Amino acid sequence: MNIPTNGQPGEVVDACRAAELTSALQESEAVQLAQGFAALADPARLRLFALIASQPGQVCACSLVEPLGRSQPTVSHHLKVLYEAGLVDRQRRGSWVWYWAVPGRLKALTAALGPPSKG
Amino acid sequence: MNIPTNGQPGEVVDACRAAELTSALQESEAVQLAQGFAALADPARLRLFALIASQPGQVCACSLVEPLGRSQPTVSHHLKVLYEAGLVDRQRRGSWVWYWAVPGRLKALTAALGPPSKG
DNA sequence: ATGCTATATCGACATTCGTCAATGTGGGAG
DNA sequence: CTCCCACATTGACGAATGTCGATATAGCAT
Repeated sequence: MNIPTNGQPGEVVDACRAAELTSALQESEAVQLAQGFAALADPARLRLFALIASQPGQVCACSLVEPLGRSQPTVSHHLKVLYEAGLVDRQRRGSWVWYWAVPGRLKALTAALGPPSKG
Repeated sequence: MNIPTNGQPGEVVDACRAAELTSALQESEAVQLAQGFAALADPARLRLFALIASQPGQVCACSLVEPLGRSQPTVSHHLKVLYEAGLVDRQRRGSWVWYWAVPGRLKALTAALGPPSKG
């Protein structure tokens, strides 16, 4: 490769002559962030999170199995992933476990990728 | 399972007696959304996207291989994933391909998960 | 045409992931 | 204690994923 310039939208660049880019994200930081996004990278977990976040209060885990259309162990597994990603919190009351969305956690993920104007 | 109520934060609920939840996200919609998040669920792609989004203009693909520390085919593969997820766009000029972040696409992903207040 | 360069695709590999049935755990009721 | 229920864990399976080397494609220059 040659040395590229930053190709501004109107700038016609026939060759590649810019300076090297310094990565905006360290690998270690990227690994942690990616785990957060990975928690939302599955349809079952997305619907699970949407179910929990759409409720004003807390949601009993027992009420999540049927609307998801997956087995109880699968739902339990996905809830654990969401919990360990910090996207939801939970509390045991008696035999039941209640879940709720952690406020601001979703926005924090995208905020780490730069200013909101940047797609 | 019994019929649970919505457990409000202060509400003491010993039993589970709420009505069934209707899923806020359809499975088909969740699949498409999950693909978007999956594009950001890998450290290499996250750093790739951050590199592209942090630049004011466009970025030549050739300048992304070295800071990422992966082989050229691997970088090409990840760029394709980001492109197909709609997170970046690209344009070929001569031998080089220039990339830039699609404005608003990242915010659109989280916006589909409910009001911004919902974490 | 040939040669060089930037990027994309292919093939193969180890690893991770989503899912389920079966089983384990732990709390409440009797 | 025993029984039942909600939830978690285990083990296994097929499927998807990230990575690379090798190869193919496409554009420019000569």
